[in-house]
Amino acid sequence: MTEPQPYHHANLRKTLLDAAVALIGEVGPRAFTLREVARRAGVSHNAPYRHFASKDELLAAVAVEGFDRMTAVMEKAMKPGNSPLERLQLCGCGYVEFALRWPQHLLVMFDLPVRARNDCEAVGANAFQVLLDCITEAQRAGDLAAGDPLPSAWTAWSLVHGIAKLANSGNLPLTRKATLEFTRNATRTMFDGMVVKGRPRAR
Amino acid sequence: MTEPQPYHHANLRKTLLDAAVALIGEVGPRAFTLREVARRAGVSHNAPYRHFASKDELLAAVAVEGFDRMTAVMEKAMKPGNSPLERLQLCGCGYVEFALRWPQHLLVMFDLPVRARNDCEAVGANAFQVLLDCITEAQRAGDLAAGDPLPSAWTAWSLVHGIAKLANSGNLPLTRKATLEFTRNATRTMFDGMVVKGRPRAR
DNA sequence: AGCCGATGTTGACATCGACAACATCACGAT
DNA sequence: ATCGTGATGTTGTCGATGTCAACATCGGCT
Repeated sequence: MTEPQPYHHANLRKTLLDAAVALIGEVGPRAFTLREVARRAGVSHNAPYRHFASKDELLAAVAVEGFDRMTAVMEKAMKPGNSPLERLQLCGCGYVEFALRWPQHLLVMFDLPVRARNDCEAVGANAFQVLLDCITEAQRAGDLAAGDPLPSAWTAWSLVHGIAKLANSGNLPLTRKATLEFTRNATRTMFDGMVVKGRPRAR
Repeated sequence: MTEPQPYHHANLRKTLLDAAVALIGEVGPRAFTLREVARRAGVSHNAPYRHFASKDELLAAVAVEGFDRMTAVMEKAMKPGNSPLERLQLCGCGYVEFALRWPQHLLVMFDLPVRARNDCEAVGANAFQVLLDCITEAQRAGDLAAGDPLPSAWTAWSLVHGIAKLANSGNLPLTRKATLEFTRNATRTMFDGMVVKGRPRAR
């Protein structure tokens, strides 16, 4: 009836991942404890070591999951009908939308010790590529000045990343909806400064 | 000869603060340990409790120190001779300059558990006020549209905060100097989008 | 001179991350 | 069908950590 279970526990790895995310949401990433994760999953304190070599590797797995979801949210936000500039804006809004929906993932993704980052490099590059493609599209359409797309990408990334971090740390006293509205305004303002003169601007 | 020492140790509180910042720089804020801080200060593992009620309170003190330094760096960066818009840009560059100079402080300031934030609220508000004053100045000069200065402040803050966090986490492959140059360009681009039409723009 | 509070030390306890040894189950080769 | 082998989970343990309690030490005030 049910799918074949690997062993005693039904997909313990995924259960641990979910429990870890929930725990980080409750007590923060600093107070987060491997043993408490195991407790919530109903297994012994050493069972997680069969799926993750260390606490950091569990966190790295959370980060990988986060990058995948981030890429998905951004791609879903960029409806294909829109202009390149509008798609760029929607991409940025998707970034913030992801951050608001899964704040624990964002925390782990960018506040990880450096050595665990190797596992994330590939998925992180995927996410960044979505943004880069937006920029080059807009350049090809003549909306953005030609040239190295990296500085523009970094600028846009910095803006939405800053919004995401500040909002999630409670430094922007806005509701979720107001934060997304604010993101639309902020990105529009920024693209107004980037866009080639005489071109129609973002809304 | 030497200044009067409070007791056995010459200003242990300050010594502990410096040791904590150094340790965070070496092993990261997650592996940071109260006992190792005490070890480096040459005192017993419980001496810090005479100056800080807990590990979190030590970190909160680091954050307070960080906000003070941030305010100082921004105010120093904004030379009074410049136009309001240029001062606004210099303020943002000061933010990033601070972040690059004291990355450990920035980490602690914004990745702290929420309950320790109370101590930081006052100094944090001070720093934010520097930015707010820049905005209202620029509005009074007619460079920025009149109205609630908060959205503009949040937008500018988000941009420089994003740059600071991404640079310090190694996501902007730039040297320190190139990062500051990039910050100048990014803020100029943003202000180009914010400035009222027909006004001279930032450089 | 003598006491008191501030500062630092020693000792202890629960908890944590990680390692080692052991137990339990699925599954394929014989 | 049996057996054993590897994957998965458990128990036991160790050093290290954050924090509390009890004790020691020193300076300044009466």
